[in-house]
Amino acid sequence: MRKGHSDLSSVEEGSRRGSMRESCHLKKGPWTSTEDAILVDYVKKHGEGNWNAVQKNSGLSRCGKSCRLRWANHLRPDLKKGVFTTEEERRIIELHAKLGNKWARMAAELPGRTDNEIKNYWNTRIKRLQRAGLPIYPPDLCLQVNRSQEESQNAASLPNGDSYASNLLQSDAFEIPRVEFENLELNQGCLSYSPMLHDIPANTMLKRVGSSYGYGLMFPIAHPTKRLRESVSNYFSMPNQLTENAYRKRFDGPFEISSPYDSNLNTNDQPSFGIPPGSDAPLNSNFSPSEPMSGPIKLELPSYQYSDTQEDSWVNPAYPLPLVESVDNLIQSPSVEQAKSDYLTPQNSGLLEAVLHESQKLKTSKDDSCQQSSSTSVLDDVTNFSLNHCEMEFEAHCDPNSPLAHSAASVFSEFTPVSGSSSDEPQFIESILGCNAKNETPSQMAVSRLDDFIGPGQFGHNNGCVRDKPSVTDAIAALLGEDTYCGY
DNA sequence: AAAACCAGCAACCGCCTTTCA
DNA sequence: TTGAAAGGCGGTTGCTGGTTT
Repeated sequence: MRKGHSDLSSVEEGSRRGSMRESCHLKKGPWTSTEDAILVDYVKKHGEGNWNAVQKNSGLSRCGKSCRLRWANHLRPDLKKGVFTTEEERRIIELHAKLGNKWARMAAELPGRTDNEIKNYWNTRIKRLQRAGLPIYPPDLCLQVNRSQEESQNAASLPNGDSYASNLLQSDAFEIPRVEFENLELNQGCLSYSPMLHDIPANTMLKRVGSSYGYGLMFPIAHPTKRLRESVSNYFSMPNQLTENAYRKRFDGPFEISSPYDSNLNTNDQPSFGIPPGSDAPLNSNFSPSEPMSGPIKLELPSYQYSDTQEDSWVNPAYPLPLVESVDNLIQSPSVEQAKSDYLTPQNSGLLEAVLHESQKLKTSKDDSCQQSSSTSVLDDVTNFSLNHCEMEFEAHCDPNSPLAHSAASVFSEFTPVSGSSSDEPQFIESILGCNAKNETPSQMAVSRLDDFIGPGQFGHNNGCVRDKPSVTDAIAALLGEDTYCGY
């Protein structure tokens, strides 16, 4: 333990951060060793609990809550001090996958550790991983969760839902309301590995767009100007002891393989990205409770969120799709409309979905006047759909009231050359968009990459259908640096 | 050497639940 | 039954000290 606040000897120092509450004269701020001694003595005599009586009976000028916290987090004799062991870290990761931010329950599983300790550890870890552009959970755990989820689903007739958790972790079963994680982003898992995005064939991308599979296209950014103090390999002091390279290598394959459309589909044994279907935890979702996404930012091109109604399809498509799908198949397939309805169902109550749903409603009313004829190709339909969503997401990003605006701000802060002088930036953008930043404007780059994904000419300039949606191009351009848009 | 950045940590805040009179 | 008090919990803030630029 570093120099503790309790080492402070004077009341003045102790109250440096806090201030005496004028009304009741209860001290705040760091505890002094004297106060600690008083509290320990009191608990020895009277036992834990009734914390408000401490002040009355011992003369300690601390509120009951503060006493309880101090005792629980620092003075309890059974506390285990020091850094977390590898086993403890592994356990925390497992428990978080299982419980989410239930620090107290996690602490109950880790003797000698406090919820505050675990919470601090986790939040620090999250920040590191975000910066590194790595998923929150190691692939081993994702795989475990996947498998356990399958087993859980297969054993749906069991009287309670704990089989999943117990199978996963071979530990005590908890009942975790599924709703706990329903609003979490689902596509973060792709974040770290999107350098491979440009390797995804355009037709595959198109098929993905036309499906309800939740492939969020996101770009990992470990900000080039930000350093990582520790080796990334330290973040996963799991039994596998994956180094960063090993970790990425391990993921590189599955990223492509795990596409339900790829020919070498081999789903069951591959770690999946993002959240395993129906997982109770935000696996690899990149959230931070205390700060906007600062490391990896998300730049979502047409992104279909994972649908509650198609959990199985995330990793294990219940209905195997043709490995090579022709446009004709797409025409006959209801997948596009199905995807729309699935995606936009209000039952998808996630925040992003909710925003997009509202946006889609507005969009629908706007587009009534320019309905495409029935002869519109499915390709156009798919493209429109994807672009609509791109546009919708961008609109949401530009809405200062939108929660997505926050990440948009991150996008701008990361991408725009406002900061100006970093020589890393062109190279950085280049690495992300896979093109020469020196020769293309950001909007050109974006369109270029979208052409790669959707198909040449489908996006942007030549396609009449898309020309009806010039705002998408504008939006992307603005998103990537034209600072006249949305006030940037 | 100084400034900036960052990780780690302790503690507070506010909300919610539980307990009890 | 109800309202106040106590306790529990998760989120957040702010400080310290180490590291990097």
